[in-house]
Amino acid sequence: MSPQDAAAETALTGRGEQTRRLILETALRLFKERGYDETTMRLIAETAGVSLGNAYYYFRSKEHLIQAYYARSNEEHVAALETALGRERTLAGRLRVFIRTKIDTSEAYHRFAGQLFRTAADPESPLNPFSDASSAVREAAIGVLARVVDGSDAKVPADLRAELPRLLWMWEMGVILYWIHDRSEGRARTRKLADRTAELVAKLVAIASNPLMRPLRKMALELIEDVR
Amino acid sequence: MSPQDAAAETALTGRGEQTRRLILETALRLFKERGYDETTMRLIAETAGVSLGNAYYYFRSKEHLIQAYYARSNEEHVAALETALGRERTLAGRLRVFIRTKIDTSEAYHRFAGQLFRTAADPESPLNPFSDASSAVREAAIGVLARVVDGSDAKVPADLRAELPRLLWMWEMGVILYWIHDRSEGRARTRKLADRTAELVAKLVAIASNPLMRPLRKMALELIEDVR
DNA sequence: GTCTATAACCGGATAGAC
DNA sequence: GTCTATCCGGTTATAGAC
Repeated sequence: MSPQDAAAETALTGRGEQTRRLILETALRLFKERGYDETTMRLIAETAGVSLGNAYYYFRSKEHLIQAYYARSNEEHVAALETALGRERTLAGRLRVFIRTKIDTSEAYHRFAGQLFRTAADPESPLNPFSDASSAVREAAIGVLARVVDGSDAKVPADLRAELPRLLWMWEMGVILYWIHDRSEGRARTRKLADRTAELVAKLVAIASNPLMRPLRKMALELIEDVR
Repeated sequence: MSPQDAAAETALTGRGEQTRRLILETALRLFKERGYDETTMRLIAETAGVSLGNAYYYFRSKEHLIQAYYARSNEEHVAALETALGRERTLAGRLRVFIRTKIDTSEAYHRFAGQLFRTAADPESPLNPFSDASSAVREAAIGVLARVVDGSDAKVPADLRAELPRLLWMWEMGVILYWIHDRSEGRARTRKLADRTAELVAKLVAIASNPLMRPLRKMALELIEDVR
């Protein structure tokens, strides 16, 4: 069993676990401070006080250090979301809170995320959000959206309700894509996009839930299922 | 004036133009045959029979060789589209032809496109389809879509008509994103997605063109304008 | 001023000794 | 489990040839 696999398990006590944590925390700090490209593996090793080879012993590649970022970013988002959601019950309101907290908790990593995205976009990369390797993180994020929908007072037909979290996840990915490219002060443009698409999406859900829209809705949902 | 700039101009006759072409054709061939990562700058230079330094004299970086791919891919698509469009007049039909020819003409570059996408996803990269540097290629592609719409018999209100080509370009990007990740035989899944979203998009355009949808349409169009 | 070649540098990744 | 020595490929510096 490689240390990479072992890390996925319990052990905070393991022999090398100390070293592993040290390397990981050092890397995340440097990524945040200096960005991805500027943080070389040599620098991470040096700063952590271990050898280059040793860093590679614990992390198969530089990319593997990023998995930790995903997980951490998700945790921070969920925590912020729980408190911010309060007793908001409209779908539009809940979606707005969801996407705003996502933007807020990601802000510190904006620069890093841009460079990261380059790697994540590679279809061969396990970091790519559509990959099998990312399915755990992806399904977790979709699960969060399912709770956002289920906690709302929106009346959504069962067929749409089943697919809606996945569709909303794609909306989230779209907003993130925009955010990554957003150079505006305080990410103002992304915030505008986020708020207004949250409203728009809620309206579309309402329209799509109308019985008159059933044929079109069926067509779209079948397509999604087929193509997934 | 650097040779990179000069190349953008007329000269097929210039003294180094021969060398430039040779390097470019060699690179495109190798990219297609072996993929992007496997085609090293050293290999390109060697295969073309020039020195490594010489290759860098003509192309500032490996990425710059890709600009040529964009242009070529577009040319091939437009050519195929013109003949395939025939006298198709329905919007759904024209969109289907558009997207099918795109998939067909891109197929030879599938592997290459995946690796390319990694670089293109970087917000800092001039290759990124949303960047200023790509605006010429992007606007050309949007122009093609405007012709696809204008040649159809669909009745589209002026406000939507103005934005539609840009929206369709985003649809195209989405399909390409899916295509890049598509490992299915003969890219069957992308073809299904393409055909069926073409139909769906045409239906959505019809619905959005309905006077009853005017408020929602306005809302969406204003959002797009604000956020562009 | 136009072009070509050689020798480096730098950072991700690996091999293998201890 | 940790290290040192190396490889490999993108990129740059630079010396000069035509």
